[in-house]
Parts: sequence; structure tokens; C-alpha cells
Amino acid sequence: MELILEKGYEAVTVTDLINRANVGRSTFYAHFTDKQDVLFSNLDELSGLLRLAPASRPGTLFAFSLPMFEHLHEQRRLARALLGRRGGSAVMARGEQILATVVRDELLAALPPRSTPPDSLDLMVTCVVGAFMALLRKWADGELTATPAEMDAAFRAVVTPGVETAFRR
Amino acid sequence: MELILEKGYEAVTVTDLINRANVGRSTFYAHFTDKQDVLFSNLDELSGLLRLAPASRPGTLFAFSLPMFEHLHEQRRLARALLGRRGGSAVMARGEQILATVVRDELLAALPPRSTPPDSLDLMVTCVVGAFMALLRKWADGELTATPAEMDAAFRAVVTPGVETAFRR
DNA sequence: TTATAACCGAACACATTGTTCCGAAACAAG
DNA sequence: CTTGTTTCGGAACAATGTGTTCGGTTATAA
Repeated sequence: MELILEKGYEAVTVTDLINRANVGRSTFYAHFTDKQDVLFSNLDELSGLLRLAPASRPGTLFAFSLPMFEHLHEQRRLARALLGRRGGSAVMARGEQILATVVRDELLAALPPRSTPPDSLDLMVTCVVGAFMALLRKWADGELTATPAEMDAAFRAVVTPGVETAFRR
Repeated sequence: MELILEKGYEAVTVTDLINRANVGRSTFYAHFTDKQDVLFSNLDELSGLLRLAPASRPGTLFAFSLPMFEHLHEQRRLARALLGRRGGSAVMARGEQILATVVRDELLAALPPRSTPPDSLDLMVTCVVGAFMALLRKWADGELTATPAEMDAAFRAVVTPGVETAFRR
């Protein structure tokens, strides 16, 4: 994390890592195969937060949004290191996958089964996830200064009307 | 382009390039500074298309959308090489910048001046651009099969109601 | 005390980058 | 055709990074 914050994920080398960690080169390669392996081995806790959130506010679409922004606000340093432009695209890509399945399930549950063809559902999911991730990245990078509540409100303000319009068909 | 399609942008080396192009190493570095330089030197035509589109359909929000999808449909191979996941993030990042200013100007022109605070405008622009770019990337990657018209419709269906709701305040 | 496992770090082969240098080729003008 | 200029080709080079191997050292636990 220190190194990513200093130089950005791409620029961090294995040599940097083992120097900073006071670890032998062979030791590193005995535990990890890659630079990426180090990153991903600490990344599975994320899924939990996203899946837990909807239950806390039943009936609300995209309930993951506010808790997510709040969580990342508390872990600002970490969020910036991993999600910002300097963090490389690996973590964002993984988060996008996870979020996509969450949003998809949420829409399927809220949507009357045959009101929307599945293709069109995928398009909608992509839009929603794309908008959210874009907000997330810019926020983590400090390009947007807003409270978690404001971020959540903006996200929902843009996305919800369009989704609900699709509901009424 | 051949090399990007074969191995993905990240994996293409300068050595690959000069071999494929039958060009001396020194000749390459006499013309370009970087791998990235080769890419960006062929990328400024894009801006034109985006700025031209709104004039053709006055009054329509996000008029760039349909022409953009149509253009990329014609240049499918190229689009996939540059915009897909294997194309790296450089081109997408550049496109995102360009598109953001276009969307921002479009919203400022359509929006009554003091109806929305500028901070909130940035959030909205980010959402809109994020949704569009996400659609673009997945489409270029072949993860979504839809006609340009369908892509445009889906984009506008999700985004427009939210934006127009913000107008009426 | 001793056996087992984990670690350290030097050394290595390999790949990639960006620079330098000199001879060869292309080209334009006379 | 010749000459002078510009561009090109490619070998060689120093730097930096990667992933592997191996012999010696340290920690751990029985």
C-alpha cells in the first residue's frame, strides 16, 4: 500500500516490494507468483460488503451505494491507492464484475419477470455499474469533493428515474 | 493494430513493432518517443466526430451517442483493438476526457444557468460519461450484442430521465 | 539436541527499453 | 552521372526488471 501510494501500482516493482518488506527475493516468489497475486490475495473481503448492504434497507434500489461510499470514506488512503488512476485497472475491473452481478440480481428481483428482455437488462446493468464506478474512481482520485451522502444522492438521482421508467412497461 | 489484436496493447513491445514494421530500432525512436506515442499520434480525429454530432440534431440531448456507436460499428476491428479490455486503458482514458467536456458543455447549454450548483453538475457529467464509456467498452469487447440503435436507445433510456428530472428544479 | 521447515541473498539467464554510432540507401540538385 | 544531404538500418550498449536456482543461515518444534 505504501508503495502504491508513492508511485502508483504500475510503477511498483517486485524489487521495490522485497526491499520495503525486508524479504528475500526467493521468499517472495515462494509465496506469490506475481505482483498482481499480492493484490488479489487481499481483495475478497470486498464482496461481502456489497452483498450485505441490500438487506439493511429493503425496497430501496441500489442500496449498496451509500454504505460503499461511506466505507471508502473511512478507508480513504486505501481506496485511493487501489481505486484511483494510479492504482491501475486490476482492482476496478474486479470490483466491476462483482458489482455487476449484485446489480443484476437486484434488478431481477425488483423487476416483473417478463417486462424486460434479458439483452436489454444487460445494457441497463452496464449503464448503472458504469456510472457508479466512474463516480467511485473520480472520488477516490480526489477529483470530486463531496460527502458520501452527496455522492449517493447524485448517483441515484441520475440512474433511478431511468430504471423506474423501464419498470412501468 | 495487428499486434494489439493479437496480444493486447500492454503485451506489445517496441521490439515487436519494429520487427513487424520492418523498421530499424533507431528509426522508431527518431519518430516516436514511446509505445504510447504511436497510439496517440493517430487519435486526434476522434474529437471531431464528437463535437460535430450535436449540430446535426439540435435539441436532442447526448446527440453524440448514436453517431458514435455507428462509427465504431463500421470500424469494428479498430474499435475492438483500441477500446476493448485488451486495448489497455490509455485510449479509453483519453476518450473519457474528451467526452466529459462535450457532455458538460451540452448540459450547460440546455440547463438554465442557476438551476444546478456546479459541483452537482460534475457529478452528473461523471455519471453520464461513465455509463456511456462502460457501454462502449463492453460492446467493443463483444460482451454485448446489439445494434448501434439499440445501444443508443439503452443509454438514453437510463440516463435521460434522471437528467431531465434535475432540469425541473 | 536435533530434524524439519522457512528464509536470505547472491548469482544467473532472459527480456525490454532507450541511446549511440557508423555505414548504407534514398533522394534532390546540378 | 555525381555530389551533398537526409533518412534509415541495425549492431552494440547500459540500465532496469523478472523469475529461477542453489547453498548457507535462521527459526521452529519435537
